[in-house]
Amino acid sequence: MPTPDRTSLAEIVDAGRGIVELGGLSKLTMQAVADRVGVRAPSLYKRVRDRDALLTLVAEASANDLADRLEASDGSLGALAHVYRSFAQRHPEGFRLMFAVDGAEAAMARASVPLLRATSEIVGPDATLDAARLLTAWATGFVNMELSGSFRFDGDIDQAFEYGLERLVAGLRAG
Amino acid sequence: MPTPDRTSLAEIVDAGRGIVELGGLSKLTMQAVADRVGVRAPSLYKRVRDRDALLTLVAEASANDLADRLEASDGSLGALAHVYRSFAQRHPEGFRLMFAVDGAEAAMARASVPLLRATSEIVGPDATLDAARLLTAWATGFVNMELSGSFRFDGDIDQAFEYGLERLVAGLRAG
DNA sequence: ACCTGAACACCGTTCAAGT
DNA sequence: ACCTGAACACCGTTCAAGT
Repeated sequence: MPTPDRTSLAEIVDAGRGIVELGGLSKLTMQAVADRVGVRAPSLYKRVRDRDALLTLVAEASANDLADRLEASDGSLGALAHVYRSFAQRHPEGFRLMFAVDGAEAAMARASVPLLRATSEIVGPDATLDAARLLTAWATGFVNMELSGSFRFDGDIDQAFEYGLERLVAGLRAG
Repeated sequence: MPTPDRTSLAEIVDAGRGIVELGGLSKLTMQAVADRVGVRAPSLYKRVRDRDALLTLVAEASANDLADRLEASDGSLGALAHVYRSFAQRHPEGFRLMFAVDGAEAAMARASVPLLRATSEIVGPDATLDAARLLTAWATGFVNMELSGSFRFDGDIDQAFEYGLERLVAGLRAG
């Protein structure tokens, strides 16, 4: 006798995203997810292999979300950088998870397409990959340090971001 | 009747560093540390408040280690960047922990002194902080992406690092 | 076919009792 | 003064038994 489904994979991943954004990775327990979707913890294993697989799914959902917003921008380097940073500020835990977890590479690759397009216009085809790595590394490092409070409180962080973006573009054009 | 000490805080922190470097953060359990220093897990709480405090101590030890090596370099921007990257490659888990943990700020500040000195020579006093943040963000982001395998395998990663360093210096000088 | 309670291994942490 | 066994709460995961 079949039982009607009491939840779904999408609902579970959504619950995971909500919990992690609310309380950080350590609050993302199978029990917490089960509570939120109205089921007992063992039932989750019907849809998800284990907690690690759930983390990967949450990271992938974040990466796809980010990719959508980057694609919806005007595609300029400045726009991409600002969308990237504001996504990280709005979804700090999902953003962190994208880099902390293995298996989200495909979704991350999607997010880098608009960047490759923008950099190739500035530096030409030969340096596109190196330039994109320079920009991603900077933006990712900057935002991660901002999120983790590494910047302390002295100085204007918005201004530091604009300064970095400006000097980077200058450096790329000088090449 | 006093009992002779069977371990010490330094030994515990060292054990923590060894374990985390060997098997990642998830293997750094109180039990594993206790086993390594030859004591039962509850005894660790005589020297360390809890696991989080131990993580902070491990992160601080890493940051001080890094600061020592940066200070021992010739102080040029290129030397600092290469020392930074090679430290991360040799102690990937300790490096990650420095940014993942709260409370290691003082030790991290020590590590940034040589960088501030080098950048102020290039961009002058007004832009020193912004420029140092640009460089740290880039180097940290680059190395983290390298460690987490975000760069995939296409392209030459060493060359991408040199390219980034060169373009950054060009951008700073153009200011 | 999905859901559950019960169970197991493991972990962080506390504490009374030992020396 | 440090160390320990015992205990507790919590977590991930498995599985036989329910519907």
